[in-house]
Amino acid sequence: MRHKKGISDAVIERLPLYYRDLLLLRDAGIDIISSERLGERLGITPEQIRKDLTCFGAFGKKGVGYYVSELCQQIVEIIGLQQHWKIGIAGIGHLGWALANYKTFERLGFRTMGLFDVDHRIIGQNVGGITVTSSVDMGKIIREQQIQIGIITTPASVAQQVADDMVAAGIKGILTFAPLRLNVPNNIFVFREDLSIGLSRISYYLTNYSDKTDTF
Amino acid sequence: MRHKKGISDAVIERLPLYYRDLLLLRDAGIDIISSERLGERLGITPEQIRKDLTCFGAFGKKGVGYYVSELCQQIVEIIGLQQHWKIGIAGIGHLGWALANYKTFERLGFRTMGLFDVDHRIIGQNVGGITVTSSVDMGKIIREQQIQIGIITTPASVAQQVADDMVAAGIKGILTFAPLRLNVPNNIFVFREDLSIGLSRISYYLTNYSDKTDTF
DNA sequence: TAGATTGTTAATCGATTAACAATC
DNA sequence: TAGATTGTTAATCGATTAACAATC
Repeated sequence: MRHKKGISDAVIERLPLYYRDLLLLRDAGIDIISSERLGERLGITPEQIRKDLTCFGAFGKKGVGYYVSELCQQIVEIIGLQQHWKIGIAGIGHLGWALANYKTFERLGFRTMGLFDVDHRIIGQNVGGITVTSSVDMGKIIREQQIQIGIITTPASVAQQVADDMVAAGIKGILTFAPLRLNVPNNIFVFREDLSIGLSRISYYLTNYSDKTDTF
Repeated sequence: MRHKKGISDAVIERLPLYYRDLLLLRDAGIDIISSERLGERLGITPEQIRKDLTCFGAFGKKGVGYYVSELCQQIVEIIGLQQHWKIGIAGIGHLGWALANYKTFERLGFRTMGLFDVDHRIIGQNVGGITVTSSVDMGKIIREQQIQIGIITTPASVAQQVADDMVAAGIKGILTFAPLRLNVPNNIFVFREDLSIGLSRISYYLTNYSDKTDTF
């Protein structure tokens, strides 16, 4: 399999969509799927799907389609999910709690190994099978458990400090929900998830295209 | 202010970022900001910011920059946030709970007017000042409170039914966290928020560019 | 006036779509 | 073989970047 550098991020964002739907197809006992039918299910053009996949190799059979199980395995290797990344979550408010119990993470092979908070009412509680630890011990546990990816769901005011601590403990990638730009060494991958952008987009489209039938 | 049709979605996604940072600047008592400095703060090029804004008008002063308060107000009107959209959340698990208490939503002018669940242990509880109602009464409350935007944080298995009920009750826009394609009339705006894509992207980049310093 | 910064036009870059030859 | 569907190349479309004239 090719691992060409310089694959567009747009492609990388679509791969998990393909993968998750392929898992559903596999569970449903479907062996073969065409780009046409997969595209219908996902609302993506078949050309787009074929183009995305050929960034990494030729996984289909001409005149037939894609073998579901085979393609699952290929995408697992492309995304790197066979590694079963270990994750730690800092900030066990409701969002952190939700993520700690998020079944899709497990399904994708992510393993939650540490939950951290500063609130003594939360420390010691069992959340999704893991005991919440004091943030003071976060670095120690990240090192012990060899956690590679950190999720930050703390208030924005402490997010930078948490990121610094995670980086110091050896974390390589961070997914943050705090609405601010984190300062990290440039060998660390940071992605920001912004829950308010979606609502803002809806507001924009409702305001400016309010009768959709007229414009589409 | 111009409201040109056909503005790119990429632009629409950046507007809330500008807006939120402008609010911070305003709170800090800063009156004027250049695209250069705003770009530094956000990690966006100044050219990009200027280009985005000129889709809607000429809000800056040449040789000076942008007046923070004025630009805030302009963006509020572009996104349509002056409307104070009323929102309802279906599925008050931890994610729904987190969103019901999400301060950024309030800050942007969204008003949570209804919380709905099927679980009798949750119905009747006060979450962020709102009493959780049975999903059975969702349609009635959406109509009574004139809720315009729905957020779906239910399990995927019931998300379509919830969406159908929301649409039947007159909701115009839906933000869904369920990892599946919702079927709705095409005059309804649906945006999907996918919490697992961020982790998958991190997995991809850690796998394929593991020593970032070599490649960037 | 001189320096700074916008708004706009042109150039570049990249991503999506279309078309079709290859082949199962 | 005939029909179907991929993989790939070419064409189009759109978004970002660069350059600079306008002007505060």
